[in-house]
Amino acid sequence: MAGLRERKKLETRMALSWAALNLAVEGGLENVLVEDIAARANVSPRTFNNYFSSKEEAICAISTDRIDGIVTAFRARPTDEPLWDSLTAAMLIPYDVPIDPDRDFVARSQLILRHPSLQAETMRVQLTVQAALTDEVAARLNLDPDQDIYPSLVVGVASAALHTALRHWAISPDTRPFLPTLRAALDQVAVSE
Amino acid sequence: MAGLRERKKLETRMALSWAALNLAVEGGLENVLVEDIAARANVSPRTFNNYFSSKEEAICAISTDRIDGIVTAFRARPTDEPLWDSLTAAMLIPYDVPIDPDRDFVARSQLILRHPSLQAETMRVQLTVQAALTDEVAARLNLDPDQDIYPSLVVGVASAALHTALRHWAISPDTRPFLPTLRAALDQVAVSE
DNA sequence: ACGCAAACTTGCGCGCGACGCAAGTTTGCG
DNA sequence: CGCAAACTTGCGTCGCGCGCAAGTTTGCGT
Repeated sequence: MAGLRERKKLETRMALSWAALNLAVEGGLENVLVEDIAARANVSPRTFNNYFSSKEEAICAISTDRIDGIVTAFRARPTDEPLWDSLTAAMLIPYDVPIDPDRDFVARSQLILRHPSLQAETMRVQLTVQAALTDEVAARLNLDPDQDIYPSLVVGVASAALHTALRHWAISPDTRPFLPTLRAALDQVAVSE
Repeated sequence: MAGLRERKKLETRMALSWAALNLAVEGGLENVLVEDIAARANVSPRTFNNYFSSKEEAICAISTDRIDGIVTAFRARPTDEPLWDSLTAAMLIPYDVPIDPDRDFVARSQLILRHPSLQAETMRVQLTVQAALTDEVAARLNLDPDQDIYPSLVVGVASAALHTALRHWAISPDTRPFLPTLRAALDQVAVSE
């Protein structure tokens, strides 16, 4: 369970992220001040900037943490598994949670979709993760990612599927679970090895 | 050739964009001040913000204009052409220029690749274009883009290929022309109709 | 149990940026 | 040639990002 220090840090981080999200949902992103976020999380404005360097980053934190999880999940896959299966699994895992910690997954997703600045923030993280994933894929295939475009292409396509599925799921009014949507999207664009 | 007014506006816009790019290449993005950009373009700092709302936007202007061209190019394709062929053509066209107006295509690309904030800006535009393209594709296929995920998926994958090709081309030290790289990438990820 | 070093929080201050506003200047149409 | 619309500019305001240094909390070693 890590030390008290770590736990408190995570708690503050989450409090700030939730505060930012709720304020944005309530009053519109453009009216959210860093000052208000800090106030709602019971820390000083200065402390906010020790955790996040923009409100966009704070709002997207949960989403981006999940994206970060993809790399970890991929590393955990058996190396003899077909590549696309590994990618699919790695992408599904972070979104396969008991709903509990993230009741507002929907609210957050929709908010992000509506605001270019939040989308850009998400993409920023996604690009970082893509780079890391690309290296992993290249390593598994014994390719040089700077030499051979294939690893980055595969990762790029898979990421596009993820992003598209997320968008589509958040927009569509039906309440189908997200996982099948994501899986279907990944199946549909599968790149041959 | 449009009126003098229009031409002057375009000229100012380009001057600002080039000034921003050159300053960034010379001194590093983080040391570029809006004030300096305006100075180099012979306008007031306030005027800069009449054209762009950030230095990132100014630097990426040329790149994003090109991306914008994709939608126009797609609309110009015959509607009975296979979808993926139309997409491929639409993406190739804006990058098929006589080199002339954009001798620093390379410098700009590499600068963008090195800076998350510039990538985010590019992605912001790309997402807008993807949305527009998705509507076009959906219209051609007689599908509702909110109902059917296929149009956004196809566009997402094609965009990923474009982005990946651009990145790969800008990183790789060889001086192969960009078009074949892009075409190869698009071929490799082609999504069946 | 205690104390000290490292980590974290906070207030202050600075420089930059985005933008509304209103006055001055340029453009182009009738 | 004159006038309305469009564009430029300076000013002022507000918010943000972050370096710095002082104060507070945590946890480890003895």
